[in-house]
Formats: sequence, C-alpha cells, structure tokens
Amino acid sequence: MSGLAKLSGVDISTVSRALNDSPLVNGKTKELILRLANETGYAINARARSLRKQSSQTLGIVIPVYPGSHQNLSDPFFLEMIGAVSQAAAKHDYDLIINLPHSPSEIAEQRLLLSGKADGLIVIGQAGRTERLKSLGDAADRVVVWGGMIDAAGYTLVGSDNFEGGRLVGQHLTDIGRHKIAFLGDVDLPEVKLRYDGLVSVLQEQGDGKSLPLLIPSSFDGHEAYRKVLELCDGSTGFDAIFAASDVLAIAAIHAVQAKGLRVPEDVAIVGYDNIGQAEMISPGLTTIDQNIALGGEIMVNALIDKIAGKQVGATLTPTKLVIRGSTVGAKPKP
Amino acid sequence: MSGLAKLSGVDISTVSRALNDSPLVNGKTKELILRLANETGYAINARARSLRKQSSQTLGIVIPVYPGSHQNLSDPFFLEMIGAVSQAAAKHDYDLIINLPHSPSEIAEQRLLLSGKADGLIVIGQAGRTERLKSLGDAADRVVVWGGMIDAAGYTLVGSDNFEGGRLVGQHLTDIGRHKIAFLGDVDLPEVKLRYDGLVSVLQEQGDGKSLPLLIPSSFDGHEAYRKVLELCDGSTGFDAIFAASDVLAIAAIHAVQAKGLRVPEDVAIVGYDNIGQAEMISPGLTTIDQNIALGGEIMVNALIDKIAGKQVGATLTPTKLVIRGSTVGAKPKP
DNA sequence: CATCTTTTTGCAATCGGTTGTATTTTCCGT
DNA sequence: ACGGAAAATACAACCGATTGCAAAAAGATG
Repeated sequence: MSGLAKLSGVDISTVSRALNDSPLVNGKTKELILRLANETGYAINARARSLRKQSSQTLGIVIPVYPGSHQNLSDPFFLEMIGAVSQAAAKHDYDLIINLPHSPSEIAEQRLLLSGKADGLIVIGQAGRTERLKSLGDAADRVVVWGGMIDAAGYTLVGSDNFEGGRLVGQHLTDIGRHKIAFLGDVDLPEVKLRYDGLVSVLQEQGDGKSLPLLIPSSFDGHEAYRKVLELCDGSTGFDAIFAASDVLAIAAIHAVQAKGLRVPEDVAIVGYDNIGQAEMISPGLTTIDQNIALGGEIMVNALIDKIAGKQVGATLTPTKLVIRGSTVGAKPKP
Repeated sequence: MSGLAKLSGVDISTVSRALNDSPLVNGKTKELILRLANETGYAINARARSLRKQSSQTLGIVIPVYPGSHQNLSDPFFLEMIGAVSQAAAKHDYDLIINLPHSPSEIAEQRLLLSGKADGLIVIGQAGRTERLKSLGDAADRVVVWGGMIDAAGYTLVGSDNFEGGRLVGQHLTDIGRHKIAFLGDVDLPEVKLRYDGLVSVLQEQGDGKSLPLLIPSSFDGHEAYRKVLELCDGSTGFDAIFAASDVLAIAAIHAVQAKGLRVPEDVAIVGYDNIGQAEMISPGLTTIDQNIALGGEIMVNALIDKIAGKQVGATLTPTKLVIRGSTVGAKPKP
C-alpha cells in the first residue's frame, strides 16, 4: 500500500480510503489508485487489516471428529455440511476455516475464537459441548451449534426437528405395515435420542406396547453398523424394518441384510436419516429424512453473522421431511 | 497480553517470550506468566501475531466448484479431499481455510495467498489453472496442485497415476472377458483424459482396433451421467462394461443400468475411480481405482509446507491400485 | 569488593493497514 | 477578489504481538 501511495503521489490513508471506495476520496484519484492497484496486482494485506479492524471476515467450523471418536470425517453428512456452510459463508464474503480437534479435550473453540482467527464459530453436534462452550465467556455469543433441540441449551441451536423426523419414519413404516422395527444408532447422542423418541411415540400411539422398537446400539461408523446388523440377522429376534440414525448406517444395513440373503424392501424395509447425496444413487434408493443440509448451513451462517453483529438469535428448525424411495416401497425405484 | 504484563509486573516483551517458551526468560517468571495466562483464559491474538510474523499458520484449499461448473461440492471425492487435507494440516499445526470461487474468473489464489490469509495454497484439479497460477508471480512458489501429471505443468503436482489407473482398469476388464467397454466421463479434463488413454493403451496392446472404447461424454454430475447411461442402454451400441471417470458416475451408472433391467456385473461390469467411502457400502460393491485420498492430502500438505519453507519440491504420485468388488466379479460381494 | 560474565528484563521499532482529526484545496456566491 | 462552506487530502495514533538491542540484575572470579 505504501508502494501505491508513492506511485500515485498521495498519502497511504487516501490509498486506503480509495481501495475501500470511501466517498471521502475524489473520483479521479480513486480511479487512478484503482488502476495502479490493478496494474501492480496489489492485494490488501488481510493480516494488517484484520488486526486493525478487529475482524477477520472468517468463520470457523468445528467438527467433532478425532481419533477414537468413532465418527469419521468421511461421513458424507459432515462433508456436505462443510460444503453447505462454506458456500453460505462465501455469499457473505466470509471465508471458512476448518478445525478438527486433535482430541476430545482440545478446546478448538478457544483456539479459533479467542485468538481472533475466526469471528464466529459453527459447531456441528452438541455432544459434550455444553460446559466447554461456557468456558468461552463472552465469545460464546459468537457461536452457533448444529444439534437437536434441547431445553437446557444455553447457546443458539440450529437443526432439524429430530423428534418429528422420528415420528415421520414411524408413521411411514407402520403405514406400509411394518411393526417389528429395529432402531440402529447411539441413543446417548441427544440428536439420535430424539429420533428414537419420535419413533417410539408413534408406536405407542398406534397400539400395543409390545411393538416398541428393538434397539441396536451403534456408533456412526458404517463398519460397526454392518457388523451389528449381521448379528441381528443371525439372532432370533424377528424384524421387518430398520430405522438407522444416519444414511451411512442405513446403507451399511442394506448391504448387510442383502449379504444375508434378505431382500430390501420386501423382507426388510430400511430408512435412514440425513438424505445425503448418495441416498438416491444407490439401489434400492434410500428412504430417508431430509434435513436440508444446504439450507441448514445457510441458516447457521446467517444466524452467526447476526450474532457477530450483536443481535439476539433464537433457535431455528430446518424443514424436516420424509423422502420415500425404494428401500421401503416398490421393488425398483424410478428416477 | 498487556493485561498479563500488568498482572505479572513485567514488560509485555517478557510476557511474549514466556508464552513462546523462550530460553531468555527466567524459569520462575515463565511459570508465573503461564499460570496467569491459564487462569485468565488468555489466548494469543492471532491477528497481531500473524501480521508481525508474516505468517498465518493457515493453508488454503481451492475447490473449483462454482455455479454452472457441473461439478458440485457434494461429490464425496472433494469432500474426502477436504477432510484429508484438513487432518494432515492439523498435524502440522496449520489450520485450513476453504475457498469456493464464486465464478470461474475469480482469482481465489490471489485473494487468499497475496492477502496473506493463507501461507500456501492447495488447488484441486488443474483445469484452466495454468495461466492464472502464473499471475501469482513469486507466490506461485507456495502452491501445490492436485491433478494428472502433465509435462507442461509449471507448478508442483501431486496426484494418482491416472494413466496407470486407466491401464489397471483395462487389464482387469479384459481379464474378465469384457471387450465392449464404454468410457463415461469428460476427456477434456486432463486427469480424465489420462485415464481414458490408459484404457486405450491396454486395448490396443490386446488386439483388434475395433475394441476401442466407446466414449460417453459426461461431466462429473451424477444426474447427467445417469441420463447418459440410460440413453446408452436405449441405443443400439452393445456394451458389456462401463469405466466411469469417478465413483459418483459409476454409482449413477449402476443405478441406471439396473433401472433398465440389466444386471451388474453379469450383463454389465462397472468400474469407478477414486474409491470413495461409499464404494464398498453399496450393492454390489464398486470395483474402482484407489487414489488413496488420505495419503494424497498428506503428501500435498507436506509438499506445501516444504515449499513455504523455501525448498524445491517435485511432483509426486500417490500409489494407484485397483480395488476389485462385486460390480465386476461374482454375483454377491463378501464383506 | 571491584570487575567481568552471564542472565534476565525493558525499551522501542516494526508489521501494514484504518480512521479520527487537522489541514489544505476547491468551489461558491456575492 | 474574498470569505466561508464543502471537498479532498495529510498527519498521526492505533490494533497487539515479536524481536534486535540496550540496560539492569545476578552470578562468577580473583
């Protein structure tokens, strides 16, 4: 910038104002400076700018994936979420910085937020986050969490209506005559618990208590789910449907029951959760709950930018809808 | 930091040295300052630090996905790449900043690199990058590109051996007796062209010219590929195998031929490229070329960090290997 | 105890922009 | 041509750390 100042013969303060299109600068001068900047390929130094402006035009996203977490980043859900948030942030001229904690104890929130590397933070999943978010103090006002709606949350939540999602699945499965439903997932996670509860609530409404779902615990790891479903098939408990806590688990479940010679959906109907891109590309197509990840990302970014600007922002639900495909009805999906 | 200085009664320069564990600071003093920093939850201001040190401990990744590009970020390949790079960067205490260009003309390279937001840049895919990378001048020394090995490249390339990958597929398909092979993909992209060329080279070695592959142009968009394959099935050209330029295309192809009542692999063998996580989870399992994305990400990060340190770094190939699954052999995949 | 080293700490410049305020220039009307 | 308002520009402080160099404190030696 001092280079531009010398070239154009004005003070760097004028150069700064010109580059920021300030009305304080004369049109001709502005033009000259902009031309020179272009010719010399000048780019404003973001480091100095963000120090002075106390803002880095960068959002952070924290994904709770670390060695041993049984979540892995290859889950398309996370990846699609990163993509959605990134695109939404770009619309507002924010960049996105990713943080994968090295370990559960690392306080990424602190590293990114308090250091000023990011102006605000999006956290995917609320498991075990409550306390550490409190440790942020004022900075917690610049955090948005993706997760299931729970009352105790002291932070801004965005997420799909997990309970309603569970209900939609329960209704659909009973509609097509399935009553021996297995639930595949880890109900220790608040989001998963809500999905399970939704399913249960429908079954309870519908009738006899003995049709309560069979709980098959599994982390979000597809390989673990695959094994669990194989075991389920080997066991003596009959079932005619599986509601999996994520699409990855559902796809693993389809694979597993097919490996055991069972047909989907004729013998076992399978429903997932998330509606990842692959859900419609597999055979049979996967019936699932659409969380509208793209919209979710956008809502989170908007909410976060509002919070950074000091506004109060409440929790928001993304539209939750059931997408019916071949894994629950018909023998062959039509595109 | 000035707060810590007052609390501990020393100059901020001493505080700075203490926090950076400088040997110039007395052990007791260091201890005191570290304790105070902990108690007050102090975090070094990354903005000031990076301005002064002329380094932001941040890498950038540019994904050539923009409206109208027919690539979309939901392609698990990109997303897995983001994950791999992010994890590799974290190992070296670098953060990762994502940039999705708004439009083809936007020079993200400039925005991130020259502005100092990132110390180095990883670019996924070299299509049309050559000129714009040149416009970076010296900063081009801090760029690593993922792509096919081409001679003209004036930048550091990392990627799988696409030609060899194509050959492996060609050998495998001819091994299982398939000779009427369709190639699904856009050969205008350098990486795809190399895969195609590899396939062709095998077919030419093996025999008669009439077994050259049938070229089915398609972008990396799964829906387009799906339509193209449906058309192929409707047409009069016989084929007994499809080599798709990516796993997403291959999965779409499986779905499409199955929708037409054809069996995979009995009627049509299908091979993909990338070995994304879903490749083994679908039915039938997808035979594909493993690019080892995780390793690729690590290699790129290592190379980039070396380049940032001023070292010269040459091109590197990731190990390229064929993963055989049910989409080409056997009727039912065993896990 | 004086002197010389070695440790330890403080001072002040610096990174490259932004912005409040003072100053100069330009533009008006009379 | 002159005074005053408006427009344009310059000056200088500031953001919060790092770091070369000077100064002070502590330790060693004779």
